[in-house]
Amino acid sequence: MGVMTRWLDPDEQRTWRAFLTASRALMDALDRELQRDAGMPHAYYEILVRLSEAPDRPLRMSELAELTGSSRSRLSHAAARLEASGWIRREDCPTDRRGQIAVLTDTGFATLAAAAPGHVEGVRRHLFDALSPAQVDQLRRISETLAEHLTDSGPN
Amino acid sequence: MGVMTRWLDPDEQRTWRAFLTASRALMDALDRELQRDAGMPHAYYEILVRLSEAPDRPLRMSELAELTGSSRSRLSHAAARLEASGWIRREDCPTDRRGQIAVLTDTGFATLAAAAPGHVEGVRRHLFDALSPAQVDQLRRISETLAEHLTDSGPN
DNA sequence: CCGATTTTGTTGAGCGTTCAACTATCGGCG
DNA sequence: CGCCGATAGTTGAACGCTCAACAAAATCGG
Repeated sequence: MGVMTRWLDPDEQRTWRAFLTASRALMDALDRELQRDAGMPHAYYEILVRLSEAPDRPLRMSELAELTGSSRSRLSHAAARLEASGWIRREDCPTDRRGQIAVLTDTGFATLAAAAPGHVEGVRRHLFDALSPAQVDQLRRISETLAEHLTDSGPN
Repeated sequence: MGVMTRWLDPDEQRTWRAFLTASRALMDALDRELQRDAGMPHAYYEILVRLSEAPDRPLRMSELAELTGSSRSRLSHAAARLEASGWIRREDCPTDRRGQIAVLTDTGFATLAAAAPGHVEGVRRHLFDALSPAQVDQLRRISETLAEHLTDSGPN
């Protein structure tokens, strides 16, 4: 306390607000499209994607939570709902009796396959189409830097 | 239909995932900090900020919704809660009997003033400290481009 | 080997957002 | 004027997320 706050200068203000506006609008748009076309929020789509990418090696709940950047609680609730929809299955982990393993069902895979083209199209339209190749590269570097920075001094 | 999906190439994949991870982590961190330190989500903080910036000219609900990038419904619910907390007041608009005007209360202003330094510090720590000045500039341009692009073909 | 600690995953309550439906008012056009 | 479509804002239900509390199993330390 007593330490003077270093307020944002006008440029930083502008950057911060633009980032807020853009990322919120982007996420909202994708979420809305995915909800409309596939009946699931973006977070659930991501879970299915991760599961589809590890078809042989089944994923532990924790691992899946880490991959999707969600809390255990969030994933647990999500898994319950995804299981109720018949898109995933949960099995006991053979090597750790506390563990649960998530598996994509055939129905889940089919649903994902049906949703993917439209979603990718959305990402392209809303993000990549608007940026120059150089900007895409810049965005990648910035995002990777931020992600690293945030996971270091991260969730606390 | 019948049109081949243009999937993301590996670079785009990487960019998209990094962006997802970073922006989610950033928002989650700021939201958590603001909830902990000021007892409000980031969305509500933004509403108070916008109100504090128009101390004389009171803001219509719609205008406020536009400024904060939220739906009318969202703002309406938020306003109800902010009013219950005693941070804002809603008054009838003199020129349009459908309209409502949102006003920041003294308590609301005090709460905002108390929350601001910590929040700004968070934005600095999590975002600006991690990036070079050049990257901040790039991020501004990218975000402004995206924001414009999204609000054009936008909410549909 | 046993107790303490940590890790894994789930649960329920509370909250914020979405979506669709609804009321009330405004603005324009015949 | 009187009607009709647009606009402003609210409401309630459904849903997803957060947080804290919890149960069960693994791991650590003596």
